Parts: sequence; structure tokens; C-alpha cells
Amino acid sequence: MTKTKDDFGARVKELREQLHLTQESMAESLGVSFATVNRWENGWTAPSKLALRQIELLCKQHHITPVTDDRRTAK
Amino acid sequence: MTKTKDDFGARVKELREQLHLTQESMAESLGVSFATVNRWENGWTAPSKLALRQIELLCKQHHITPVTDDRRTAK
DNA sequence: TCCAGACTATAACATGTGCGATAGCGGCTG
DNA sequence: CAGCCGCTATCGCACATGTTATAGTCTGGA
Repeated sequence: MTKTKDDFGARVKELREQLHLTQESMAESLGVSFATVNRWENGWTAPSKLALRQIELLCKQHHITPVTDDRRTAK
Repeated sequence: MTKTKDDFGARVKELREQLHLTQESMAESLGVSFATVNRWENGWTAPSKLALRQIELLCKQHHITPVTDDRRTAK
């Protein structure tokens, strides 16, 4: 219950807010349920493979810095 | 253990064979694990929402009749 | 013939997800 | 004020998925 180490949550939340979406509408555009997005943001679970794909897709569709990118601050 | 009613398995298998893919390579192009594709084909589980999206996407990418289409033989 | 590799089938366990429900919060309105 | 509404947080349970491991089949090569 220590939730998740990697803060996907923060990144997902950032992305969501940049797109001016509610958890519900973001969930819909990603093809997952509202509860799932909520769990990501609050660190209870980490996105599945497929979910990650969708998230990155959403990023690219809106020309936004990759939220789920590992090699960050690669300078 | 009655497996699944709807034979997604057969349809997924058809699609896979039309594309000349192994379970492993199909899994990769769908963004899921090998075990998941295998479980679909053998009827142990049914694809999730997201998985269905990917499957239909794969169909369209290769201009193949929608495997996961409900309204089949619609005339 | 024996063996190795590719593909498939199945299993067990941990984790992610869908769905429904409940609760809290701020804002708005009667 | 009370009540509704949009949004968020959380829970519980059933089911889907990821990972790893084992075993079966088949085919080609030594």
C-alpha cells in the first residue's frame, strides 16, 4: 500500500491538466475506466503496457512532452 | 474453466494467421504479452477494452475484415 | 537417430483493470 | 441555510494481464 514508486501519477495528472480534461473524460479518450486514471494519479497502480501506449499516443496527438518518458532531463 | 463463451479466440487466431504472425509477435504488435494472446485464442480470457481497440486497429492497418465485429454476416 | 530450436499450451502468483458504490469537497442556486 | 452538481478519492470484488516456468509438438540439421 506504499502505492507506487515511480510517480506516473504526477505525470499523468500534468498531462490531463494540460489537456483540460477531467479524470472521467481522460479515461474515455484513453479507453480505460475513470477509476483506473484515478488510481494512476494517486499512485495505487501503474499503467499497464497497453495503457502506457495509449498515454504516449495521447501525448503525441497533442504535441506534448512525453509524460511517460524515462530518459528525462537527458539534456 | 468453461473458458469463454464468445469465441474471440477463433477470430484472433484467424487474424493472426492471416498476418503470418506467431503468438509472440502478434502480442508484441498489440502491446500485450504472449500469454495474453494465447489465453485469448484458447478461450481462457476475453480481451479487455483496450486490447479490443488494438485488435481492431491491427485489422484496419492491414485492411482485413474486422475480426471483432459483432454485426457480422449483416446481409 | 538424436538434438536443438521455434511455436504452442498450460500453470501459478502478483498486479492492473472494470464496475459499482460511497464519501468528501467547492460552487451555485433556490 | 439546504440541496444539488461536477469532480475527486477510496473501497471491494471479479476478471484481465504480466511474468516466469514447464511441457508438448514439429521440423530441420548433425
